[in-house]
This record gives sequence, structure tokens and C-alpha cells, in this order.
Amino acid sequence: MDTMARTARQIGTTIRRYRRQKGLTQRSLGNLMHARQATVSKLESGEPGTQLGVLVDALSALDLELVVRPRTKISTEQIEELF
Amino acid sequence: MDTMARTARQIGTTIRRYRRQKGLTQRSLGNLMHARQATVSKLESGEPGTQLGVLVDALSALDLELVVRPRTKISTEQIEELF
DNA sequence: TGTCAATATACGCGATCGCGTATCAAGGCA
DNA sequence: TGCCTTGATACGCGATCGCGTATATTGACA
Repeated sequence: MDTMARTARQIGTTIRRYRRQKGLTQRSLGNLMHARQATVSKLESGEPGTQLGVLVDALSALDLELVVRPRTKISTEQIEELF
Repeated sequence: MDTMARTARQIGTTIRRYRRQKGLTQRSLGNLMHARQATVSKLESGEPGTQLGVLVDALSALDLELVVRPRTKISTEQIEELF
């Protein structure tokens, strides 16, 4: 249920998963968070230039939250398998 | 140990806590993640315009990771008490 | 109180953001 | 095959990023 993420791409992919799980399109999520569909697209694709505010707004609109924690010992390769 | 964050400010505060815990200054963390001390300062202060890449680099430098999960039922006020 | 390290803030710059608007490619389904 | 929805991408715009550099301001400790 919870999803670990260490890169912008992984964060984006996670957002996308939760969005689809809620039956939302990029456009409808964009409406909820007052952003354009193109902005949601960039966030989900993991553009590192995406602003933190966009991520926070998306999390809020999807009723998600972040947890920051020390890295677990799972390897980077194993993480990629999760995505 | 783990820290929940729902706003840019909370994310920044969390980063700051982990940085200090490791005995790093903004400048030394900036060196680790190839960013300026001023950029670290903005990240920690919770500027929503901060780029996702900066956050990711900081997490990496501090050996931290994110978890994305559905929001717990704790109220916003209770969350603020944690910060 | 004074000094020094740490952090916040500023200037000019090139790059890139999100915006509004719009188009285009790819899929799903009739 | 041909729609129609979805998501990726583009243009011009104003705003803001992080950069290098530099200077306040703050804070801790002698």
C-alpha cells in the first residue's frame, strides 16, 4: 500500500498509481489541485524541475502524505523492480 | 524516527532536522548535493517553488527516502504539534 | 560583550517553471 | 475502420528557479 520513492521518477510514478487508483484523469486531478493537465503530466513523468508546491498540491488532492525516513538497506536494483 | 510531512514547510523542517542530526551545515550539505548554501536554506524554509530535484538530492545526500501513503486520520492541528 | 560560524537574503544571469491555449499521438471501443 | 478520451508536447508570457558572488543577520560560546 505504502510506496517508497528515492528519485523524482519514482515519486511521479507513485503519484500516477494513486491517481489512477482513484479513477482520476490528469485533467481532473489538475482541476482538483488548480494546475494544468500538462503540469500533472510533468510531475508524473518525474521532471526534476517540477516545483515542490506541485507535488504537495497533488498529494493533498489525492489525500496522500509523505514520510521521510532513513534509507532501508534494499538495493537500488530491488527498488526499481517495485516500479 | 520517521517523520510525516504534508506541506513544503514540513518537508523542509524535516530535512533540517536530519541534517543537524548528522552534524552537517547547510554549506556542507550543499557541497554533498552540489547545491549552494542558499538553495539548501530555501529548501529547509519550505519554499514551494523549490525544485523536486533539490529535494531528491538532499534526501540522497542525507541517506533518506520517502514513503507515499494514504493520509492517516490525525488532524492538521495535531500534525503541527509535531513540528 | 565581542567574535566567529551558520544561516538568510540580495544582485544579475541564463534557464525553466506553470500558465493559457492548443495540437498531436496513442488507446479503447463501437 | 473511425470516433473519442487520455496524455504528451508546443508557443509565448511573466515569474521564479539555481547559479556565482556577496553581504546582512542571527546564534552560540568565550
